[in-house]
Amino acid sequence: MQSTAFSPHDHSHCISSAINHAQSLCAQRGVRLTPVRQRVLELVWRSHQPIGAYELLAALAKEGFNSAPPTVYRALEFLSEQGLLHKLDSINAYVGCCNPETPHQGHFLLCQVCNKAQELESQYINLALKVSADQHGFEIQRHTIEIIGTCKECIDKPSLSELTP
Amino acid sequence: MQSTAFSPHDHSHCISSAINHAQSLCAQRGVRLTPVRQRVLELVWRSHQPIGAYELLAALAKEGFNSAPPTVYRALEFLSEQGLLHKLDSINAYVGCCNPETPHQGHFLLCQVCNKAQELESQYINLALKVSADQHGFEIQRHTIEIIGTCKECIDKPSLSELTP
DNA sequence: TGACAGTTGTTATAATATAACATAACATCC
DNA sequence: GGATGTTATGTTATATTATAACAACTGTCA
Repeated sequence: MQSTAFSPHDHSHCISSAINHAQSLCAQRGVRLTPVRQRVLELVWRSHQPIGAYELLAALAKEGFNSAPPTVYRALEFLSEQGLLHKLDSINAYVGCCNPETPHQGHFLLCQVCNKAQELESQYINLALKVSADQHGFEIQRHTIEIIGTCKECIDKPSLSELTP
Repeated sequence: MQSTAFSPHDHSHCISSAINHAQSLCAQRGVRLTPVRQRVLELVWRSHQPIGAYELLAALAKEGFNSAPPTVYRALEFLSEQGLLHKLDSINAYVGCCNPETPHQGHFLLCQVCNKAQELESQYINLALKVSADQHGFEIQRHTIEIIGTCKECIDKPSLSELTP
């Protein structure tokens, strides 16, 4: 099975590769990945668990960055416009995008046990959405597709309460 | 083409039928559709435009109902549990459910021009979601599926700015 | 240099949602 | 009918998420 956010992996590699990717993309597009923007992106990538705006704000504050809400919301807006992260509407949290060079709106699996998110890019889902929209003569601009449940790792791993008799 | 929230129709019929439906369902289930709960449901159904919690609160206040946030959030929670309405996470608004007897999570078309919402129940979408989840060994509990764009009526109807030279 | 665009700082506030505890209404059992 | 438990509502306060508005700074390039 392919590697996902849910399965164990060298996550520091995810972070550094995401940042490198972002740097080159921004350079290429002539937009500025300023220190606060880059730091927000790193913080978002620190785990595969989506992170809230005010959590980011607290982390920035600890590091001596300016820490008023507009700072982080502006950074999130920029990163989102550049396709470097996605917002998860069902939980008001943000997660890094693995594939920022091609603008897209992802589909997400959100695990309620480990709180990690895995982005999907399913052509089946896209097609199903398109067929439904077409049936109604509806023109799609964007979408929010979030599947909430339990990931394989958390299903397989007995919970603490099940371990203790 | 079938009738939808987007197309013109006798909406007072939608409202009264939704309320009748809700009354019999609640009776059947032995739960109480109290005055404030019923009024919230009516307000939600007043248009096919999803309505926000604080709009509901303001409407209740005008009518002499208690109007502190918990009042409306409790009613929304009850109605949601009973499958009588759905929350749209992408816009923090609530919309009546046409088919409350069978518990389900809907798929929605949201028009950004007329702000109306149409619930879909597409087996294609459900299947596509299930296939994607299965591929990852992921067990679905619920989902948020919202397609944002422009409805047929708003595409066909030239906008005001296009009408004036 | 100065003019402009873009970015950041700062203060205030809007919008959405819940915690916590008190009171009231209803149900039921004796 | 009164005691009791459960459900629903009232009330106050506060948490959480997000944006408006305007000032100041920074980089760029004519």
